[in-house]
Amino acid sequence: MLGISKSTVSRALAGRSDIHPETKKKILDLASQLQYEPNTLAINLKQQKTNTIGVIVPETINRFFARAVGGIQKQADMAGMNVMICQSNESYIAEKKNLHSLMSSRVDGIIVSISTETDRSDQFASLTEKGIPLVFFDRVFEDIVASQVVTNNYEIAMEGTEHLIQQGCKRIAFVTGPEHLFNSRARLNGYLDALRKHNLQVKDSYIVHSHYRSDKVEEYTRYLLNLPQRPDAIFAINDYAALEMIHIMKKNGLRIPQDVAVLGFNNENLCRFVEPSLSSIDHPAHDIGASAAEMLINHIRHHDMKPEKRIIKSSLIIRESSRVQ
Amino acid sequence: MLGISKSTVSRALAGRSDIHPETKKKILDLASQLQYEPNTLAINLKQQKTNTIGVIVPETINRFFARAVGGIQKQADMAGMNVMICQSNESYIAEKKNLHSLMSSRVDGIIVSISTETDRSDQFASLTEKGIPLVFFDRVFEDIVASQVVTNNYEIAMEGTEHLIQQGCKRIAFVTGPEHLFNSRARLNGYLDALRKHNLQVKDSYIVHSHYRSDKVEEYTRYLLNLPQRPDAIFAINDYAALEMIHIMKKNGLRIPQDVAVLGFNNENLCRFVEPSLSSIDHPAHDIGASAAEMLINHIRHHDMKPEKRIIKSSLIIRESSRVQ
DNA sequence: CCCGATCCCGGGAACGGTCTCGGAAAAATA
DNA sequence: TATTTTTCCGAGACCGTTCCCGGGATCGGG
Repeated sequence: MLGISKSTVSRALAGRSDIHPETKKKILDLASQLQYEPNTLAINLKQQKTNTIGVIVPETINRFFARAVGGIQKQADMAGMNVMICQSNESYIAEKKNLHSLMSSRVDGIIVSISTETDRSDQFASLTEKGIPLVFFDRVFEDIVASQVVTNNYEIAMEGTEHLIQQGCKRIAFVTGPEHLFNSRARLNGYLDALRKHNLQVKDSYIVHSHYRSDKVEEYTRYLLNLPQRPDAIFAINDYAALEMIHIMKKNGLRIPQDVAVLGFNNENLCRFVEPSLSSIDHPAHDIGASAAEMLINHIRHHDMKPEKRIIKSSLIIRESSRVQ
Repeated sequence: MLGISKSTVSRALAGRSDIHPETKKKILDLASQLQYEPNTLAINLKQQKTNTIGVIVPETINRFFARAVGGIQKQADMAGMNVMICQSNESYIAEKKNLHSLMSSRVDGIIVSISTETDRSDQFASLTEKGIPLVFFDRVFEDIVASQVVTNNYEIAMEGTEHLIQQGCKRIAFVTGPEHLFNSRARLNGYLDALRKHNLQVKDSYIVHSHYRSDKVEEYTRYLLNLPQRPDAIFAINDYAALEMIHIMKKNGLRIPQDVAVLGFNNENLCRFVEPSLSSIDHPAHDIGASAAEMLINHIRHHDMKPEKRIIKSSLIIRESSRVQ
């Protein structure tokens, strides 16, 4: 329309300097008048990058991941990047499909928190081979060389367990995730070492490996309550599970925390509003996500960066459900 | 490598018929051997479509939207489409930015649930002009001609209110969303008509317009409790708000439901586990999302479809918090 | 044996931009 | 005035596909 070549138009729109100010103005004016929008697809194809980061999380129904995704999106926003979110629904094959779809969408990098089913890392190895930056958070692999953001699982599980011990509890049950998940194991070790440190007997029957879904809570609660030596404290896998366990125990006439002290995980809002208020581990989900995104963006921009491991500190929040005295 | 033109390769990979089976096999074999992945960017550019649907929701921290997004993703998955999720964080300008970014990503269609701040629809009107299919769910506009999926807000608010009336409550407070949101108004009207039907006085001081965030709950709870004629029932905006309100009222020595009956909204899992268990409105989030996605996909595939309005029924779940007798 | 139909396949434009390169005009310098 | 430098712009290749079109080979019918 202006009798100007597309090269010049491209220069104007990209805001480059080798163009006459007057020509630039004419182009920009006409562009805004026509409501011209550059075709991102074409740009991405030419540039061989999409300016978007892919995310695979187990499920955003889980508030921890919803908050982490929030952190990722905020960080991406600040960097002018887009985010593509996939849910594995805690399924290994769905996770694999997600990965494939993100790769075929040519995302510039991927952030992953693996599903409970996932017990091998080969599908991610091929990513690093292809030079696609990869960052894991919270649920990570030990053996893969990739950047990761985790919390101090071991220490906080130890701290939580010691807190219960200090309240006088001697038979502390521990509900954690699947054994093959690194952070489940780390938490378990923290729990075990706390018991040993205080010369308490470790009983395997007090240890429950569950997945993070809610449909097994009733089952393992009944199991724990029917044990010959009923636990006098429970360190739960998350707050919702803790809440349901408390509900079941109350129905069975048990008092919380006098008969059974309970410690949750994630420090959801509801902890403050239930009765008794729920002690929990504050897990800085938003920060974890933001940190992972920050690392990934660095990897994307500087392809020679070495893998890095960041540890973000959780903290113990003590409320009524674990205050025995 | 095979001495075959790219046209033929394209034919083989696209699975078209005008190709010799033997040639096709050779190509497919080599492709899988080389782990060849077609470049989606190029395909999208050529086809002028991306096979992805964009979603804008207020925030996935809100479990209603997390579940709705789950429904959308499931439906998209079945149709072989991708999903791009954006969060407006209940902000009008963020929503506008999301919309812009989705459009520049050239999504084939968009599903929206508007933010609390959004009180005009012009930014969406331009979408329909450009022929991009658009479906609203839950939080919708009345005035815009577009497909939408909503629940029977009016009827269910009426039913909930009548339930409270039948329990003998006479001073029923109603907490709902901003006035400019259609479903807030629909719910309010259901509430008002229920009162009128049973010849109860409508008092404006019992009606609270809030947003869906949690940080105002304490404020309006105190307001309601300090009213000269304290309400004897509260119909809350969602379950988390109801939980917090119950917590505050208990601290003030009020008994639930004898002194104040409480009815929540969304029927979260926790409703069953709190004390007293929480009556609520079951809001079929997953179905709403799935239904919206189904409609959008239809619109994408058959561009001549007329806008359609679907209503999905919520249901009243009565538990202890509203059973007075 | 000839001719039209059918079956495969290759050439090349197109999608909508970016970017390199070269060259003309204008400005600066000799 | 002649030469060099700078400023600005256009031509055209390119990203990786799809798809239209045209043409050669094979086949069948008359």
